[in-house]
Amino acid sequence: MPQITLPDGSLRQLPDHATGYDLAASISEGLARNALAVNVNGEVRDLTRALPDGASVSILTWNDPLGKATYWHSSAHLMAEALEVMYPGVKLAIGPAIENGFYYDVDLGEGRSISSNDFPEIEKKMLELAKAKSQYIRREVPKAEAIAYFTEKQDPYKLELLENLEDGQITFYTQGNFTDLCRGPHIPDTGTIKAAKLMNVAGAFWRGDEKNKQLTRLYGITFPKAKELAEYLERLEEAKRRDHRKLGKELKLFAFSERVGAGLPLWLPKGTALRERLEQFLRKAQIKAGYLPVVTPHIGAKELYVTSGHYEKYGADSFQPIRTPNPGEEFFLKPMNCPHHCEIYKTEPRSYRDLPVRYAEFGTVYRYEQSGELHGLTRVRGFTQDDAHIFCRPDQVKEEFKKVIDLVQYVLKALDFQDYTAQISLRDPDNKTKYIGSDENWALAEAAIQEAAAEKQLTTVTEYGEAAFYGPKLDFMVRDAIGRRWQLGTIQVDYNLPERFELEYTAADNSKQRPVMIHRAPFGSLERFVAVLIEHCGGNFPLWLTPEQFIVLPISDKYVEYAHEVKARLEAEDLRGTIDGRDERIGRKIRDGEMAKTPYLLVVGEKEAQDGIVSVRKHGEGDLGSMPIADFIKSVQSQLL
RNA sequence: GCCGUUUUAGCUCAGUGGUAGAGCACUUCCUUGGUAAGGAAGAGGUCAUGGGUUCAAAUCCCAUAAAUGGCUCCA
Repeated sequence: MPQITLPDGSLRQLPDHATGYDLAASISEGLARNALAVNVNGEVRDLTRALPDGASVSILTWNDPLGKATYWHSSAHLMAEALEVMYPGVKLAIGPAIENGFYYDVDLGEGRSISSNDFPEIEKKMLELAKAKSQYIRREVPKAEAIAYFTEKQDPYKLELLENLEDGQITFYTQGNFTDLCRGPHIPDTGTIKAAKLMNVAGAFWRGDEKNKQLTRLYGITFPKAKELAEYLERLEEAKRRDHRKLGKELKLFAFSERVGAGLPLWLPKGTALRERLEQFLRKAQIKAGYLPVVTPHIGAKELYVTSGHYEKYGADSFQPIRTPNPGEEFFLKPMNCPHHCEIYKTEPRSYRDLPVRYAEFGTVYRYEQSGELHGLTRVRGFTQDDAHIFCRPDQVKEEFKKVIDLVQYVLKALDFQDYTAQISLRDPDNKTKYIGSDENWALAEAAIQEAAAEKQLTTVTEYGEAAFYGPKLDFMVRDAIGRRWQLGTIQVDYNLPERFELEYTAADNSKQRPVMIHRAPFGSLERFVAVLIEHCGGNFPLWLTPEQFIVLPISDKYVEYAHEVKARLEAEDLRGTIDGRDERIGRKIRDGEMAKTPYLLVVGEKEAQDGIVSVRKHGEGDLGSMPIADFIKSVQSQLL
């Protein structure tokens, strides 16, 4: 009689050999119907497997991320089954679940390809197969048998995967006429897959290595209800409407020119207004937090990057050196600001009493990203980091980290990013040799980061092996208004550059000590941050940030003079906006103002001019009626606080 | 960098072997108007660039560039 523990802590006795399904059925009929898999002591398993005595068990449904992942993984098998029917001889590589749906990498063989025109047929076949309610049957298979099966099937990819598996660990899953090498787990049967959509076809390298053969990767997604698919597609449409590349053009924020060069954004007046406001905002917060603004040149001598180590690592794959009339003299566009800031640190001898020093710079840097990497403003070749470097004693790392966390949270809050977690990236504990710096310092810094995050009550995820070779880091993973995740504020500890630049301070005992360097960028880069912000707010920027807060719309040219009066009154109160003095009807001016997402449209005509009032229309809310100019100013200012 | 797709007027796009189109934007004129597009006329294009095939190329082929969906990468 196995006894298991449920998530609420309660105990339950089950008959011998009871399965996850039996457990679900013993709780409620509905749960049994909706159960997809079962979580046994943290391991997701098939519902059909017997539960071990004493286990902690939770039933996974569509509402659990792990339940969804199982569902989508099973859907990948279903798609593979459909592909085998429609493209006989297709070779299958791997087919995992991903954040939204699943993919399967397949080798169609010479001369065959799949395009989006083929998707509807594949979807149809998937749903047809799903209707059969085929069970996913798990079977443990001896290695020799597995090899024999895939040799017979002539599938080189599965055979390669099998090489790395040990006998006794190999399982097959079969549904309908399709059998796949798979660790599982899977949902009970295909009957719950009611809606299927292939999203995309792309090339992908076998095992992610660009030296390997390129396979066809088919992305798909499935749902238990057709309605959920429709909602998902609607969310994608919304993401398209918010795309910063589209809005950036429509709102005249930035542009690209082939003649200027790929990945080199041109900031238009409105985009510049937005960006400069963001800069001012952060500059002010940083000065309050004890940062010292510095400015450094856009280029640096080759020697600077030989010292920093970047020349060796990136020199050949980056923008090539700038030469001068002096033979042998070479300068590089700066790919980061740290080396310059190290040299600023070195301009005077430092005492332990002077630390920490915090140098901040909105530094424009250039990196030759591979042509295929460029993407709107999120991945460019010239961008401005909201960079700063904190030079501190090892015992100050935690305190400085906490202060940076405060600053990042202040920034995120001001821009209405509510939902975020912190990802802490530490050393791979099994492979410490690939990191620079002493064990002692690493332990200190890793502990400092974890404690700082805990004391700031951040929700954290810890990733081992994700640290940079020169130090551990913490990144803010931010969820935007439509649920997408972005990596925004980043804080990194660095032991490498202080070493390479031989940075020192004099300790209390008069010994020379090496400071720790902390890199941090709350925005990351202005370019990327503006892109994320555009998509987060769909182009409706916060009032304090928006390039144009109001447009005054005179009903006819008789009231243009009064419009200027209104504008002057508002500008005197530090509000910013323009006048639409075109020879157009008011309906047209309102439409254009709304399309530009201007927060306030101020209609002025005969009544307004006579009484010294404005008729206010707010974006998204419509006509608010008329009010004295002073009242309007007050109401706007109350929102800016 | 790799695989696929795309590139036609300022913007969004139609045109698929027989010498280029629409809507919006722009210019001019009419209109002086009250909360999401007033009317008319006009101007604007080496069809990304360079080769090739053809009597004839925006259209077919090749190369290059840029954009784009992925992959790989991201100091």
